[in-house]
Amino acid sequence: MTDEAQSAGSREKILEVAEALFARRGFAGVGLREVAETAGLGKSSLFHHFRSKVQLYFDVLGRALGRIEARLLPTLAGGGEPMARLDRAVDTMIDSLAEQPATARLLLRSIFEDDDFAPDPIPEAEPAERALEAMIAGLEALLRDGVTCGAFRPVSARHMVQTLIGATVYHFASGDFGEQLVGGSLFSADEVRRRKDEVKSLLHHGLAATAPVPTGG
Amino acid sequence: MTDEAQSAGSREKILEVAEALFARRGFAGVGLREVAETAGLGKSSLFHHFRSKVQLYFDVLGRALGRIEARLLPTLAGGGEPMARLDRAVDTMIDSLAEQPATARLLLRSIFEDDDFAPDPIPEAEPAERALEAMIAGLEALLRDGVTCGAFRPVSARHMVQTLIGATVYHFASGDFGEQLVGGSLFSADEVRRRKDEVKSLLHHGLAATAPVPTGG
DNA sequence: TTGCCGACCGACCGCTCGGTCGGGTATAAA
DNA sequence: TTTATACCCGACCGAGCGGTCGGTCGGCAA
Repeated sequence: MTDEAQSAGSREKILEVAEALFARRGFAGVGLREVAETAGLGKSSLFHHFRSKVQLYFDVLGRALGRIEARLLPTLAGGGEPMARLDRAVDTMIDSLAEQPATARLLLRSIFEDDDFAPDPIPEAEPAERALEAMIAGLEALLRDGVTCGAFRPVSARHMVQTLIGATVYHFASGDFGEQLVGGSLFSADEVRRRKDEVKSLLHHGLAATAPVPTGG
Repeated sequence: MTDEAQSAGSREKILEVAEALFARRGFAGVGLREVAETAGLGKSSLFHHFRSKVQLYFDVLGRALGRIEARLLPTLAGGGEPMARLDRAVDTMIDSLAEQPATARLLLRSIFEDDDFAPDPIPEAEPAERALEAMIAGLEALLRDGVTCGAFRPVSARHMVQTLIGATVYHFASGDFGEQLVGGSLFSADEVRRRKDEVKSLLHHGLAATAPVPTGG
């Protein structure tokens, strides 16, 4: 019996299984019957907890973004040299994405699927959007600070944010392809540590203002 | 009248519109009725040119990958110093993705949606998979060569390939989100050149073996 | 005991999905 | 003229979609 799970936290259970399913197959690829069945409920019961499929999707998305935001913003707000702060931010981002294997793919898909809903503003999406914007703004500010105070090379903060997202979110969203590429689970403790080291060392060498420039072409 | 387009290249027309639609909304999010209508045909006519929706999808995917492969493999096969070869590879990848705005998103989505079809081997996917593997193998070999000959830091070639994909494919797949972040079209000539410069300078500083290591933690 | 309420359900609705089928039309070889 | 072929179409199918509806059940307060 799973009585306690059913009576106490049906809403949480739905969010959990929906997160995994939306991450794996996307908004259009998941049916509410499957969500309900996986959660151990009838389909009608979903509508008792969520107004619509769109509402469920954005609640799932906002919940995932909120989890990361709650860890990343304090990290960004902490003091220290820009490079040390960036290191901590990378560690936090990668930890957050690695601990919940569905999250990275859900987030990356959401970047695409937002265009889908594009015609209307979609009020349900606002909490998720605000969390995302806060994190992006924090990362951008950190990079800009590092450049203006001379700790970083004069890179474009915006482009570097894109590169950071690619190096973290994309990596942990790459699924079977990524696992075939690196030759093992992306989410094992070893591989997660390895990813952190690779990203941070690339930033140490590639972003710091100290090194001379050996441009040949 | 669009007679010439209909009689001559209906198959090409279908592939074109399907590529744009699959890129924008994914496999599950696109209906064959919409593909047919956009192509100016009846839905039944699609089945004259393609055996099934899956076949159409993988033909679209293989065509896109083939376009890039045809440009990237010669680039990788050319001679020169590892860093110069890598520069050319980045230029080619970014040019290929920038010239066809739908391609990056199609490819990134395909990494996710492959898991969808996972249960069976899916014979239709083989041409696309072989093109992808050839490009990955080429990039990996280039990076490994650079490390063993001392031109690059001792990075993980596999992880660096992931980072390269993130810096190129993800960037040009990021759609509205990316445009809001960089503050303009990702595909304008200026922004494309900017992206190339940012990526290559990050690699020049971050991958070259010359600079000393200021590791603090 | 009565009445209410949150949680849940099966049956159903209108609609769209991928795919099939039989047939129509134009060109060109025989 | 007949036959073959390439191309295209409207009508249709079973299945599944998101969402609604009426109703059941157990707990809880008066």
